Amino acid sequence: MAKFKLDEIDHQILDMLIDNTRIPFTDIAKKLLISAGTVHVRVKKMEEAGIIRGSSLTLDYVKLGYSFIAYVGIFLEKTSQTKFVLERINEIPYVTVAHITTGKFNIFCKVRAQDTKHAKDIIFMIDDIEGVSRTETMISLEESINDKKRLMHKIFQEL
Amino acid sequence: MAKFKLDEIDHQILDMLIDNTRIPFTDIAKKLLISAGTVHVRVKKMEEAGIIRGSSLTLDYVKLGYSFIAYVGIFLEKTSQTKFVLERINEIPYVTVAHITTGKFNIFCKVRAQDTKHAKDIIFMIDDIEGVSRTETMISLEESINDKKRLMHKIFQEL
DNA sequence: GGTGAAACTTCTAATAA
DNA sequence: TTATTAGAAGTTTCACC
Repeated sequence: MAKFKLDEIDHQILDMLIDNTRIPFTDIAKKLLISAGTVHVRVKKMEEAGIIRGSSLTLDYVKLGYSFIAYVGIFLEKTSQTKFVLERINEIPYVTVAHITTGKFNIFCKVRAQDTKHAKDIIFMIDDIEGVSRTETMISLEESINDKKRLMHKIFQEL
Repeated sequence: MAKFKLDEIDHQILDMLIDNTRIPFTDIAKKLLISAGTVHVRVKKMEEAGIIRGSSLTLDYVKLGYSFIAYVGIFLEKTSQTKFVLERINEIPYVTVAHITTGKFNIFCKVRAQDTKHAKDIIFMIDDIEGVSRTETMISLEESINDKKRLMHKIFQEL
């Protein structure tokens, strides 16, 4: 996969859009002393290149009733079942990310639930998937999301 | 924290914005057979209520050069150091999420790096934080992000 | 709560530099 | 590559349901 070359202007456009995707292109243009048309063209290019995959809302899941987060490590009976189990896991909506991992677990996933009872139901759901031998759960007492997304695309260039 | 009550219209507005934050309110209005003004007012209310915390771009980190993901479990010398260590960890931009957890580890975090060498540097950085006794790393061979965000705010109401 | 229309702002594509 | 421009489109407010 070829790395896409972004110049300083692209980075600054990304920075502003990462903070707020609905910021008017004219505002971006003003700050960067370029025209709104230029912003438009550059964003379009980054979209076409696949750098920008889309945009989404950041919702407050706690306010929506999901205050429980756990990570679940999954042991499989056979490694060959990985793909099958991963597919079943991805069907559970409360599983927000799943990884095939090296080391202790075969699969590792993040679960977002409403409360402990709800979490228990989800974990039992995972346990019940054919091929899963057992699971190990880690409960999050506090989550702190790193707001350095803005740096990620920048620092890379510097290294 | 009081749960905010969303009605069916709110849910549908969220659904569309989750897929694409830049979709015109007039488009949303047309689909839901309401006026654009109503969409505007409802979105504003959800923003004020904190349900919508913001919006952000979904970037392709692999295309930006970050193809390495690992989870790092951290053991502390003393639990009382948790807050201090968490703060140091959150200063590392490549750490995208950090959790205080129950069970095996004291802190658990996700690291996004460019390659194994870069990941090693980051893990050493974590190891070097005062109070960290040792770490355990799990390397992700494949990440599958669950695209059920759209369901999360809905299913809750149904339960 | 919602609407519809007016006033205002922004977008976008084409053209020109 | 960037700037300008103008018509199209979107947003936001407000008087009125």
